[in-house]
Amino acid sequence: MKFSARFEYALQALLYLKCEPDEAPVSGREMSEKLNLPYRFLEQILSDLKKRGVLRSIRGQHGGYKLNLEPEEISIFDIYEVTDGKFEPWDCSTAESGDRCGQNHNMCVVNIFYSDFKSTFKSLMKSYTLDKLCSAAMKLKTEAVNNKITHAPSS
Amino acid sequence: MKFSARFEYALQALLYLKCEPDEAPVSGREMSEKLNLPYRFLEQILSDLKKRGVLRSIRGQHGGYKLNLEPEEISIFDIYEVTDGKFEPWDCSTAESGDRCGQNHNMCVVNIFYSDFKSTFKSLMKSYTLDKLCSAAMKLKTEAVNNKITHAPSS
DNA sequence: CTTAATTCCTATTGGATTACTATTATATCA
DNA sequence: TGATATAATAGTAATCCAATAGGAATTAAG
Repeated sequence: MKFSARFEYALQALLYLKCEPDEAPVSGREMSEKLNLPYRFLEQILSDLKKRGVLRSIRGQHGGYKLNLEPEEISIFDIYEVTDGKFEPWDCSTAESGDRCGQNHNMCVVNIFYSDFKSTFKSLMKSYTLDKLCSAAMKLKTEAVNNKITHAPSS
Repeated sequence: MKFSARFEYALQALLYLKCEPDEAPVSGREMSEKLNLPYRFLEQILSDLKKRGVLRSIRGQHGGYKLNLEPEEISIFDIYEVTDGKFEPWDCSTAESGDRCGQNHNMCVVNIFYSDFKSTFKSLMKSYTLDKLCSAAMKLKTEAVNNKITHAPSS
């Protein structure tokens, strides 16, 4: 029950693009250095995000990546699906997967809990957009700055 | 982002104990056969549940396991913690784990989402007790039976 | 006292997945 | 043409998970 590194890295990269927007596209190299993430691995993830239409890319010198959707259109759930595939936290959670536990899918007690779990998390993840997260981040930052000023040692 | 087999098996075993209660303790062997779970692996899980006080065990012939708590005292979250340990879906989710992402723990944007995710997860899982799940299971069963009677072919 | 049935303890294997690396190809701009 | 990018794919190393294995301790029944 852990989020994958792929997911975490994707999230960081996208936030980097949104929170520090730039006219020019941002290269994978730059992001890997600024965020301290393994370069080639990050490239794979960025490539996946591109294939799914979250990013668009410009090749060649001065190339890089840009957001392809509005930040309020990109939810954490979308990102999750790109990096980790379908959200199926349970093996026998789909009717097709057979009845290892000997019970019919709809009869399986465990699936009572599971379907609730699944829908709760979907909606939670969908409620977080890149936009919202970035605003929250900005707020954190200014609060930190104000704190520093307020509590600055008067030496 | 998947539940482990340990967790799933534990859930099934506990439901078996609750839903088909018996004066006599139930052996690991019986549960593994009835639920079609690998015997020795299940024993390990049952042993963990015992160590954490969810089950109590009787050794020797005619021994086995019994619930050590009231079914309404056992939540899915408790079971999760026994089988999977602390719920930390994020690597830098604890302040101690350092700042791989270069940000202070409280400043990390990702942790904004994370802490919300974590608390939602906890409260959802705590809201499901063994008791509730078993009632739900019983309800499913009787519904299925009624359905069969109602729709029985009148041959 | 012996035997069978059970929990208990610990070690290890096999397989799958994950995180990451490497290679090569292709595109773009100066 | 050369430097800097992305693109696509193959490979690897490490880790984790599920399951297996062997045997010790315990208990009840015969």
